[in-house]
Amino acid sequence: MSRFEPREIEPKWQSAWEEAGTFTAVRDEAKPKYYVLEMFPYPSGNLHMGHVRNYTMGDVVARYKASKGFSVLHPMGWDAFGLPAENAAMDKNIHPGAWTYQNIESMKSQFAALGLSLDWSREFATCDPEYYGQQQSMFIDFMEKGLVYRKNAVVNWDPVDMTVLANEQVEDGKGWRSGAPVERRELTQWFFKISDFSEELLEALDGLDNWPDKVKLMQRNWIGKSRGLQFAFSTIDAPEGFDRIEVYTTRPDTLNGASFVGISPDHPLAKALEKDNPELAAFCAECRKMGTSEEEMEKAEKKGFDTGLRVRHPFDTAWELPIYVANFILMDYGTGAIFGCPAHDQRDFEFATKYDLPINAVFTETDAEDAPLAEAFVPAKTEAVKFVRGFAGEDVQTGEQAIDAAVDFCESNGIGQGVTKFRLRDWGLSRQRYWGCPIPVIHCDDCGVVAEKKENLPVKLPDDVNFDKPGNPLDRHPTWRNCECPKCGKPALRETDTMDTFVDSSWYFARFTSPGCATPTDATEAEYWMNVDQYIGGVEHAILHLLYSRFFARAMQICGHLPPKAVEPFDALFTQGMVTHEIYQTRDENNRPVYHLPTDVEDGKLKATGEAVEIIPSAKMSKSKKNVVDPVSIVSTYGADTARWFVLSDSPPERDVEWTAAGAEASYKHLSRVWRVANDIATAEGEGTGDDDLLRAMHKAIHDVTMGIESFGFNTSVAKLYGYANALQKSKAGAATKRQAMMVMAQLMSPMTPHLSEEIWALLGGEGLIANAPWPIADEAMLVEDTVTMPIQINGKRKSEVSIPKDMPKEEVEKLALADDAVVKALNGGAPKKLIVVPGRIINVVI
RNA sequence: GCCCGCGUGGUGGAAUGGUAGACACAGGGGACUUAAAAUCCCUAGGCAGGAAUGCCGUGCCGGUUCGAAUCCGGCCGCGGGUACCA
Repeated sequence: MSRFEPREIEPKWQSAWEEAGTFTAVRDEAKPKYYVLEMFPYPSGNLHMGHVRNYTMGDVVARYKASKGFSVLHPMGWDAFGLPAENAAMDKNIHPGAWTYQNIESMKSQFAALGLSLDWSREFATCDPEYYGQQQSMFIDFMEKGLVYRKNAVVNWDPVDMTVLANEQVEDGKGWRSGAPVERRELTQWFFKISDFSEELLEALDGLDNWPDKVKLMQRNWIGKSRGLQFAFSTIDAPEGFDRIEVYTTRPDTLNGASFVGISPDHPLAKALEKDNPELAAFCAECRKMGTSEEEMEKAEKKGFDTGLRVRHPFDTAWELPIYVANFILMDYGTGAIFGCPAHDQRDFEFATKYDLPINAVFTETDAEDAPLAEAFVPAKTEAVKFVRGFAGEDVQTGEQAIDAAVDFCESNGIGQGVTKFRLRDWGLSRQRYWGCPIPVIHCDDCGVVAEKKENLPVKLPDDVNFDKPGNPLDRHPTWRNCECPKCGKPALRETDTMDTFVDSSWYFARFTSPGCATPTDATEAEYWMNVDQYIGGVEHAILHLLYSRFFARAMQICGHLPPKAVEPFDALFTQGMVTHEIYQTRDENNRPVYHLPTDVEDGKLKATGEAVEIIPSAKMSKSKKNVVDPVSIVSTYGADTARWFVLSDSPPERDVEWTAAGAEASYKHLSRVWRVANDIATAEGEGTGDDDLLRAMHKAIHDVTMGIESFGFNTSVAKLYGYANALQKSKAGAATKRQAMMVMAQLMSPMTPHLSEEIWALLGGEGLIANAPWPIADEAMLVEDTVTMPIQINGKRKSEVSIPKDMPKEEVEKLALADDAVVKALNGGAPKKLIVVPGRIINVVI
């Protein structure tokens, strides 16, 4: 008998599929289509276990759906723009494009070895001018439809490297390379008007029945629709033009608990006051040293500066409140000014305690007295509370009722207006970097900002750039900026900002439907292939990537690039868990962290130098932390089928998995065993016993494995296949039955271990490729059990069991249960308090 | 900080209101073998016990229910996101 040799059989079947064009997607109007897509990878150069897991899952779905008679589209491409290529350019003196395309080539060969059912004829990289040219064309369409605009926004500025930093490049408020304290700098930037779609993006979530609830919830919270009151405090002796301060609050019912007004350091009033107040100016400067990330802002110690100015409370002109400039108030949200109610907001509470401001409860628990608070009292808005400083509505009411009553009161008394606001901000897409899609606009002294002519697209990146100093090479390129104004023909300058890489990944799924098309999409192809029936990717993309893609689908539809049905481009979403791994870290001479690949570490020490590494517990595998594992070695040792089987077994797909080398061996052993059993069966002859049992096991396996795949429970499908393999191996059934059972096993395994399955299929005389064979169907009649074992509980604890015919009437089951030895003993002659019989499941005797 | 998840034997996990630990890994014992590898068989949550069996047990505390890993409330720990990592 031949050995199980993945190295021989895997390339053989990969060639067979390629020659037959098995995975080339064909638009066939006679067949139902199925578009399965995994989030495309960043071409780091190395496939890691997260990729293997992600793409194997998609492959299982793609192969399964093909065998169910669908015309399957399963494409692959590269999310190829981004920071790492520029970092490589600086570190290794290699052009970002060369680095990226080299990585694509090497990753593609690693992909090939996995035997994925991908249609490579549709491959593209987002850094291909053919792709980003179409993106530029759409940007111009978006401009025409008013979906793009410019405004000022702050960035992290490294004053030493003279460059803009990503949030990731800021460590402890310092630039990662220069170590210089980062400053906030305001630049004119490009924005997409995603906020025009806030309401729609929110409401449409309700229709996404096949998205995980957690993702929809995260998006809902991110969009952050709130109803509140906008009103103005009148100021006392404020500089000219600041007679009033507009504030927005979601808790107008707590107005009588107000003890201060807070404004952002970027608020116009703060800017006006700091001119004549050096101390305030110093405070604002301090605030502006903070990075731009929300996380950093919120985690920082809450600080304020008393401007000395006062406002009058809208209900009582004698009641004055101080105005503080506070570091935790965002200019981007609401009006950049708030009133603080320390009794019912923990952040305000801490602020008031620190600056010795009054803390007056507006409401208490319904049965509590109005006593001093040790912390803010923040009940759910749906909970009824007793108002002790209320001004509208009942004394006892819920927060929701009180807010509505407060808004009504303020509106009818001319104090303010009820307004709806969204937390979602417009999408800033400008990046001051080289390796991205150039924004196709031109700055003309006479005509202003003008879109490039479409016939001049793509606006290609220049190749002759260098990275010997930080900053944007496009900015300092000697000639690239020079061009003619598309409107008046005079000399003008190109925009040097490039686009956020999220733009690239917001429409690639649409491009896959017609990747060579001279327009962004082809209407016929998009109509046939859209939407993505199953999208699979990491939960880390739950908000930004998916929200941006939903926006893009709408914008593309407005511009005629997608059919109306594609406004929600992903019918079903599955978020796989991450593959995690320990991080190995040392420190450089400046005490900054240096990360090391697992392959460079042995027994907690660097192989090269013996230096001890600090081990940081499991975290998401990331290129920057270098805690990645190379699956190529597993594939070359055990074969792709083993790697695929391994990543599908054990861990539920949605859960994180810690990568471990143990288990690959076990997967290999199992596949070898299946191979051996198949070979035994291939040469077996004659009759046997227990054919019916084996057939029942077969139909059960068909049913269970199919259910597992349908419900994304691949690990349970694998477990059922282990059980079925055990049953088949032990079976004494006749040769014909065993052959049939083994061929079904090969089919059930084929989405997971396609090479081995083809080999067994061919060995046992299967017709054609197993990849083209129709999925087996379970015979329902073979799934029914005649008798069932019912556990008997006494007071909810299992004490006994009884075997009964499946359809025994409830009364007889009750009789049998009461006659059970354990029950008789426990009852001790008495009668049960209650007797619960759940047919087919359980009997519970309550004593 | 805020939003969203997750937590079950030595390990990965199964069970999503009904027999907790399926299926595997590592472990222990045995068969085959001159021996080893490979393979096959048995065993296996913890504690007590010779066994029958009993008690405990799904991060912690409390609640709902005839019955809770599962539902609810409060904590603890870990992870993801936090708008320029992708």
